[in-house]
Amino acid sequence: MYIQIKKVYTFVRTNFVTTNMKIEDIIKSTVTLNAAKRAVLNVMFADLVVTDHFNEILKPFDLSPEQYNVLRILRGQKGKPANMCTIQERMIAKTSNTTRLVDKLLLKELVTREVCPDNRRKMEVEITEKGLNVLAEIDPKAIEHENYFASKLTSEELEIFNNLLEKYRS
Amino acid sequence: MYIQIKKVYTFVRTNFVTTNMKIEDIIKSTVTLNAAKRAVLNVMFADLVVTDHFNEILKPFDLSPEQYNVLRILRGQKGKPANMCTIQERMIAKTSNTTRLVDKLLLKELVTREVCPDNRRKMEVEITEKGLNVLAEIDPKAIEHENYFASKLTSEELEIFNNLLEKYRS
DNA sequence: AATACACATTTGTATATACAAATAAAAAAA
DNA sequence: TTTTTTTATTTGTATATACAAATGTGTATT
Repeated sequence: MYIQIKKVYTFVRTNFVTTNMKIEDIIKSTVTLNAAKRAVLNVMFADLVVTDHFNEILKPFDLSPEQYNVLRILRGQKGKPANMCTIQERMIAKTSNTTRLVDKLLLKELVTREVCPDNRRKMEVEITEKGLNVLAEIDPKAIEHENYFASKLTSEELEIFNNLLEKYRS
Repeated sequence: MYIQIKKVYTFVRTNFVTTNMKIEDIIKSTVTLNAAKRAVLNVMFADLVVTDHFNEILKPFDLSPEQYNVLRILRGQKGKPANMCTIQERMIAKTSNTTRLVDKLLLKELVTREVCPDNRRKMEVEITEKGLNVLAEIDPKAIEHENYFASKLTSEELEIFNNLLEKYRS
């Protein structure tokens, strides 16, 4: 009697989209879009591209973007511990789950968490030496990431770009 | 013996951020940021503001942004059914879960799904009358949404904005 | 025709996120 | 001082998302 061995093939079907395509082509729209609609889509797609690019950088460090963000906030405290609500208000996207985020960082020994002696409701979260080292490793890659996109524009264009982004969302 | 009734108070602690703040103030950065860093943050934050604004519009219709996106893609087919991979490639964010997304729309009777007679591997997904009606209700609100942000800029600025966004992400 | 390969979609699982409610401590009011 | 209100954080639960693997069908090769 023979046992049939079923081979398993896995394919990575990458739906490749070159980022310099017009937004209409990316979403394969059949109609031409007006400027207002294009702007909304362009903002969303730019975020997608930037975020994806940075996620690739973080992957080898086993950090989610939010975890990285919290570490950076903690480093910004320069030794002073931060409590949960401070962390939350400094995050770009205010997730309601700072607790579980810090839990993950604790498991990786990148932060410490203690009850605040002055106010026992509060928590004191601090970045560890190990956490600082991880950030130090990421730092140059993060700068590279920012400059990678910035270099697509001249410095004058970049200024205008920042101003328009601020004006647009205001 | 008395039973103590514990009253429950729930507070909505909204961390209010006015969208016209500088990105440094929003993330409460202690250091001034260079243009490249600001650009990355501004793109991310602009997306957040735009997305949040649109989510508020969708809330009463009990649709997630992705579900809405799929419905729009199906309407764009103009009667011709779309199969799963067509839907997937037209979505802005290519989630690997078109199946479960369509499941949700099926439950709400906004779409139909049938096995393609020509190729039994494929599915034929179509928007229903009910789905079209929901979209028709959302349409004016979506246009308002796009114009709400676009109106912050002059039409010349909006053109530049779109071009810079395309250039930046390319 | 049998086997290998390719394609289209689904399912499993682990993790992330959103939102409401619970818990616990401090501050304010009665 | 007891009760109420506010603040700070955590927990429960439902849903979303990411990624790998599985399933089922069609096409190509031997």
